[in-house]
Amino acid sequence: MEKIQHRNLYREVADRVRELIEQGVLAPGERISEKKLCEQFGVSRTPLREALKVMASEGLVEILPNRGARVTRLTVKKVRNTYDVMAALEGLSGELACQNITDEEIAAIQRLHDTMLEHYRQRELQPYFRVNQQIHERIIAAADNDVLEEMYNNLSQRVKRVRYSKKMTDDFWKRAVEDHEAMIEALQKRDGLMLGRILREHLCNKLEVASLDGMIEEEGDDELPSRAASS
Amino acid sequence: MEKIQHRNLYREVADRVRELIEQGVLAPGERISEKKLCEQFGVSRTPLREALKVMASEGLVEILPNRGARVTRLTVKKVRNTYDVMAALEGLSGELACQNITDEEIAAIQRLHDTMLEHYRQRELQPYFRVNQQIHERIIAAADNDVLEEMYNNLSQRVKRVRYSKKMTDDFWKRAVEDHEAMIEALQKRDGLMLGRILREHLCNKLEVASLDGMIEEEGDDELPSRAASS
DNA sequence: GAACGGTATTATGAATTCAAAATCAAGACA
DNA sequence: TGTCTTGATTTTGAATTCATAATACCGTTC
Repeated sequence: MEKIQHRNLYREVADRVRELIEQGVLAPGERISEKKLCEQFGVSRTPLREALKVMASEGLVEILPNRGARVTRLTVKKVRNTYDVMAALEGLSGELACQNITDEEIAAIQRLHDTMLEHYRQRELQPYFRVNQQIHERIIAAADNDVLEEMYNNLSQRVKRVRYSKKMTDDFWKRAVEDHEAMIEALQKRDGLMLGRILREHLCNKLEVASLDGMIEEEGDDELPSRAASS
Repeated sequence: MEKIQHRNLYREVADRVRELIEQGVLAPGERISEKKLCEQFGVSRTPLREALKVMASEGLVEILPNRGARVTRLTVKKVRNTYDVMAALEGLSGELACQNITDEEIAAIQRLHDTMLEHYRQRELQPYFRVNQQIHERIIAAADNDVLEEMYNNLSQRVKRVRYSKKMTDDFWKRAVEDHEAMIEALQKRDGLMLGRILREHLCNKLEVASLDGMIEEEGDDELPSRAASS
């Protein structure tokens, strides 16, 4: 059955702006022109402004009084803080998942795991990441905690812009896969504490791989320090 | 120095609506009349509607397409889920705080602790809760993680409406104070794992004292199932 | 008396309008 | 040449307006 959901316009607009930010069309620190986006989306300023305010509460944009909205600039510290919290949430999801998960759900995750292993063997980075992400989402879903899921999705959205560097060496990759093997094992044993611990440390690994090199170290209140490469 | 901050109107409005919800002036499940609130605040519908949309993303209200906003109704499950996540966040704050906290900050918390003990001895419930809350806030602040603090504040706001039952017996209270004694000890030893564990379980106790009895068990999509006791 | 239908009223969603602040662009001046 | 005014233009913030969906009211029918 199709979900004929009359979502409010501001939600649609917010989704599209999120996409633009995620794809880097709207660069970090860039001032968001309401006029331009309205024309692009074919809507008036009202729903766009509502969307921007919601996104400000989500941490994706910042609103400067009388000076409009700009895309939040990621800093090393912000990303680190976000990953720390995400790790704690993933840890909780592991504990809860082991309490609630069904055999069928474990089997489904097992299948995803096998698919992921295949991508690993073929060294297909993008498909690997995609399936990897799905596994984590399944575990979060199995935790059966809406609030947890909501918080995790929010944080996940914020750091989606972080691109992973070429430092994804065989060594890191191998270790990540080993973590996943251990996760499956903990899941099958329904060992919540174990799964929690693995998930916490697993995500920490991801941070090490993230390319924070190019990212600015600390907050800058100034205008447009780096005009970035736009060609 | 006074912070002469020209905050946007929608933020002011949101704060005031949050107060109304927290104080129960706007009851759970109650439909929010834009007109009435606008007149009350002396603003147009634009900033109010922006505020409501932000609050929807904060989980305080729900927006039904073409049917306006209503105050989110707390359910037993929602509260439990929220507490679980808060516990995880508090646990993380304990670990991080032990890494970062200074002797001065510990001393300040120690002083708050002593004040709290005095309120405990005098059986002054409200002052006790207030200082108690301050201690937790100090630990969160000491963790030096903006994202953590933001998430925690958000969740905290959602369950502020939960009232504590008369089950706050001497026994529970004594146990809570003992937890706090242990916290101080862990802080001084800078034993992050220990402090984390205490904080997690501490919150579980709080959940037991929460008066969830009167609260509806599951979500109801209908109009106004329980008109609640208003006399 | 209860259920159904149709109209009037009200409330919401989104576009438009208007006032005020910020930005931009010249031109004056050191 | 570079900095500071001053006025024009643009952009933002918030009120207002307009179209549409939901609700309330009321008469009809069974």
